[in-house]
Amino acid sequence: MSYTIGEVAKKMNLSVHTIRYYEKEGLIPSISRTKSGLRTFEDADLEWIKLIECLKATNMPLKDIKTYIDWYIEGDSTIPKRYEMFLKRKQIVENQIKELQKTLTFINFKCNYYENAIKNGSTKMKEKLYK
Amino acid sequence: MSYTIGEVAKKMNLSVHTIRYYEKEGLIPSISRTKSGLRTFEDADLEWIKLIECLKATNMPLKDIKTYIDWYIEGDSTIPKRYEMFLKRKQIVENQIKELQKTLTFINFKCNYYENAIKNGSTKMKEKLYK
DNA sequence: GTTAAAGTTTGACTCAACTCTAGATGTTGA
DNA sequence: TCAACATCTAGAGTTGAGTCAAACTTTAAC
Repeated sequence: MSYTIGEVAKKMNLSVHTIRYYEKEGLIPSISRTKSGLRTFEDADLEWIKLIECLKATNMPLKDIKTYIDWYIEGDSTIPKRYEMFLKRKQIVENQIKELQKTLTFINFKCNYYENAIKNGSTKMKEKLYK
Repeated sequence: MSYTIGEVAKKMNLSVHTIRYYEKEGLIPSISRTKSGLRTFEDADLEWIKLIECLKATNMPLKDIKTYIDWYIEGDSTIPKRYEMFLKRKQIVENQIKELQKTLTFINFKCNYYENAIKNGSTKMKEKLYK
């Protein structure tokens, strides 16, 4: 099964521009082409795109994703590096979750204040609470 | 207690440039100045900076943070809007946490594969697993 | 066979969020 | 007092991640 760039864009919810950009930046290795030059995406290419999206979701910059992909291309000798990278990412994501949970507490706090403000009438509360 | 911009930068782990930039963009309302024009930060200003950092941590763009601050300045009539905003943020953060948890599962999966790859010797496993 | 839709490339442009520079002025400790 | 350092403004430069335009080619449907 193979797809055109437009189909992939729809499937992955990206623009065709973005997909070309990712290829140009070396984030999707070896997309094959028809004789006439059109890109043909295989499921393996979609897997790469999913990986990019996944790492991007952890706020990993594209150049670091690129580094990882270069390691992959380099072959088995980079397996330890790649493993290290995922371990580090794991740490980072765990921290991000912790941070977001702290932020959520803060936001809930604000929500409660505003709820009270609205219920009790705004002027009854100290200004600073509304910040 | 009041602080210079340099002290605030250290305290908040931001550059002085960034703090001036935030002020210029209207993210920190009414920082007072000495006669000679130097900024003097009060604890209330630090609270604003903390709020900015907090909202930024949720991937909120600065221009949306600005909108919120404008509402604050506008006064009590914007309290419902501000409340709505926090409710929306709450939703967003909850989703972000969910997404990150999915990502974490994926990363753990990768970690396991690489662990096995290293343990068993790389050539014994199918290439696709190392992606 | 024509034509509209979708594909190609190169290179310029955009946008957010800083980040730095230059040249001037202000502050502080020996 | 004066050297060293911090701060000021205005404006330019950078980075990351796209996004678009122009001019052209390929493909699919009729």
